[in-house]
Amino acid sequence: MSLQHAILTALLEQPSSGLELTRRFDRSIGFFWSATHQQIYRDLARLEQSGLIHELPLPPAQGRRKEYEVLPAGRAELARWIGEEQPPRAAREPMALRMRALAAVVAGGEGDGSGNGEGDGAAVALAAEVARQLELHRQQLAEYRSFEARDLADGEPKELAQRLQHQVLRAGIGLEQFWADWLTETLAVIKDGQ
Amino acid sequence: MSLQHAILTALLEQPSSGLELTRRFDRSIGFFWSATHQQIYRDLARLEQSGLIHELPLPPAQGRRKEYEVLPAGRAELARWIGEEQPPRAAREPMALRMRALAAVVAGGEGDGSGNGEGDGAAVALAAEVARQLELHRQQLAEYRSFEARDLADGEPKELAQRLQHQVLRAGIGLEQFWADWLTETLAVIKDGQ
DNA sequence: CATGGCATGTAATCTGTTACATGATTAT
DNA sequence: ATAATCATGTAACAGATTACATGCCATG
Repeated sequence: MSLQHAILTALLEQPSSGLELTRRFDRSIGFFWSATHQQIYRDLARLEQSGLIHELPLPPAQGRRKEYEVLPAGRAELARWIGEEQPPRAAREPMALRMRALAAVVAGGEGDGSGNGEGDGAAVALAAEVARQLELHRQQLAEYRSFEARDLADGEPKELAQRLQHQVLRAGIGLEQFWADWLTETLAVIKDGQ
Repeated sequence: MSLQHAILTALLEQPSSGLELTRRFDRSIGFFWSATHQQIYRDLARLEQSGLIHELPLPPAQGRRKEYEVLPAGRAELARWIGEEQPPRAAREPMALRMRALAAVVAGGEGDGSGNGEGDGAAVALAAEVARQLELHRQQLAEYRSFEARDLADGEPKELAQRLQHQVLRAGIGLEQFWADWLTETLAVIKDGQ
């Protein structure tokens, strides 16, 4: 049920068309909740059916473009959802899983004393992939830090809304920093074993 | 395609039945890749069909229980997958999304000078939910730390497999520590706005 | 008037979730 | 005997992904 709430949030920040939402889900909103244009169009239709948003009248010169705005009922639903109890989320950490898989492969392949071809090959390939991911997280961290510098340019935020948004950004910075650190350690562990 | 690789990893560590796998996915493996018993039985059947695992012969006294073991082809597939390139994962951070939603609701609801009923109510409810999540992350952090203490009881790990597993545990510890810190800050930001 | 990009969608498939079904073993 | 639990599944549905389809409009 959460993509619809992500869309309500985005539309509350700024009324938009489906394609504009898609672009915003590739940038800011998408840093915490990604979605494709197919998902977005489907859920826009559902939100309109439920009476939570409505289409804004536009000059017909703009082709098929449809711009949506949040209705009071949509705003109320979003407010209700914000404080709803969250089930503990299903864990999905692909890199941790790969590391554990590598541990299982190197642990079980020592029967013949001739080394471990599968384990060695997997370790080399994983080291390359870890390095690639590390670079991606460093870039994302740099982008978040530049957002923070821009936001803090005119002093500490006073408004609650700004302080909340800054706290969201701090989550992004902290997570990217954590992964950059962990992947650096991880690279050392894998290379040390070669 | 990843649940099958998680199952291969679990079976490589220890041949098991579907129900035993389900229990392990509620504990250790599940910390990084969760799954229900329905998914596990379905993918066990697929893995057997693909010739990556096979059923071990068991005395018929054990009812319908079926124990599986990884075949060489399964081991090779797992080794191949370990170093495969990973698409950047779809972001899903429900708490960050809720914070951004709260920011949007409080920012837009100041038209009448009479406060902001929806925003205030949402903030109170979210503060309670943040506190609840904080407690869960603290508990998980304590559990991970006890695992680490137990693993380090007999000295620094020498084997590569053990060092890789320890590095996986460090990911869990680091993430839980990060979330505990961030949620603590977040609680202060929300309460400060009331 | 044809081409490319903008914008909105449909269809097929796969994965994940929830609810339910069924047989076998163990404990009382 | 019967109830609880172990163990393996089926069915229906919701959500996400990938590939494809269609209409509009500006430009050359």
